[in-house]
Amino acid sequence: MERAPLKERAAQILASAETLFGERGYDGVSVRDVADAAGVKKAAVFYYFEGKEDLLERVLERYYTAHREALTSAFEAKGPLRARLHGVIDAYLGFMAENHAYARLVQGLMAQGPAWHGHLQRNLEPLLRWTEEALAEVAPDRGPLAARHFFLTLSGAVINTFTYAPVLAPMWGSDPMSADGLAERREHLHFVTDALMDRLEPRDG
Amino acid sequence: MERAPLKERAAQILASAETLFGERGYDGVSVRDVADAAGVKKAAVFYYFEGKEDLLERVLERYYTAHREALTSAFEAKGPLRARLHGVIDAYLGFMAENHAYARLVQGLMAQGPAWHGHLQRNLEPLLRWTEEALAEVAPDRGPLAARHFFLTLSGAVINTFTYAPVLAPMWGSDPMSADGLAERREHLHFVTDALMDRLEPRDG
DNA sequence: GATCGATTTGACCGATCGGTCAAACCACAA
DNA sequence: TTGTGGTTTGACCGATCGGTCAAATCGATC
Repeated sequence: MERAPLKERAAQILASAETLFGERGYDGVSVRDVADAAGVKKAAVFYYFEGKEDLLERVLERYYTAHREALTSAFEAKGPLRARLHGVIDAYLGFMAENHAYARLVQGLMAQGPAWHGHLQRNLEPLLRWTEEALAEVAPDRGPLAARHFFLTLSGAVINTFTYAPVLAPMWGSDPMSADGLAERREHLHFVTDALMDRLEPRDG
Repeated sequence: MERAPLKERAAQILASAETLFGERGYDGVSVRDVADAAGVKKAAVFYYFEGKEDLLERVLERYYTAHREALTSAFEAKGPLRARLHGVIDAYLGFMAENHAYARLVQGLMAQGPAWHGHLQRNLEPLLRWTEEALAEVAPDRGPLAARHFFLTLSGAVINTFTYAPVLAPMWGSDPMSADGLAERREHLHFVTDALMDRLEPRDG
């Protein structure tokens, strides 16, 4: 392997880890696998990172910041509530479309014991708070119409688009992850948010 | 370990596998772990089952039949569409509440490479078909309002209730998995289906 | 060409994995 | 008492895991 500066090589390894963790899950990928995909020997991974856990933490950290950056502007936009929500849905969907691996990786970590739950909480909390702020005008702060329920319902509807896609694909008719498929899904989610808003704020918002 | 008839001992092992796979995921559990939890030595697991994969297949098979049985009657019920949908939501939620491990296990398998996708498809397909039949009166068979989108959205809203619960719990206020928490979630999901139906069938259905 | 620090690597470690197997064990019938 | 067949077990296997380390290799500097 020819030489390469520290940052570049680390980025190669990180990118390979990102892809593989997303495809096969944390436990399903060995350090050897990551090294092979990056065109590097296994020991080099331990030269650039403290270990496999460190590798996953860096991958998650990258995702977290990208995830939050993608949603910040959408949440802070002005205008009527419905338009803002559509913007958030679009930003969420767009980010996931460009980071296929992320949704699958996070779902895998959730289903895999409490070891990483704290990590995931720190990422989810600001999204929940933003949703609560955005819906403060129309949703009560407790009960079945509280903002947190809509957060769980809508984020699930977005994320599951990507986690279920490879399983549903054979019976979906068309490819649910294609550009057309995602555009259709986007329209569906707009319909859902509009339907919910119709019931939450009987007059136009 | 004292003697026990074949069926009984196999059921013990299966029950332990069920719990552990749900808590830590398939890859996160060793055959040794399952044996220990069942109060049996590791070799006994291989006496009653062909291997670890066979163990998971039996667990999934049990779940599949239970899952389908729980939803069959709800889907086949008579009455207005909204009431039928509420019934399906309740049955779905009730089944998951009594089988915490199932949702987490399935999500984990989805996020873990295509090895088990075929298996999961065979379970998901009848649910999708039932949803398509149930919504045939109000939903077109293509486009963003097709039944398959509502299937993905609503099943995601139900399942994520359980997979996200342990992660969201600290910021949820109350325990989302308690009886009260689930009742509240149930009301929320009824609200969501009603909101969707309001838009799908402008007149009462 | 010698030196030096950063990078790369092959060899190696102990632990654990899924799986095998022959021996031991036990209830029961002859 | 001696079989006998179903059950349980400890010991063992090869493979793979995450991780370590000293030696080899390289680019730049003098």
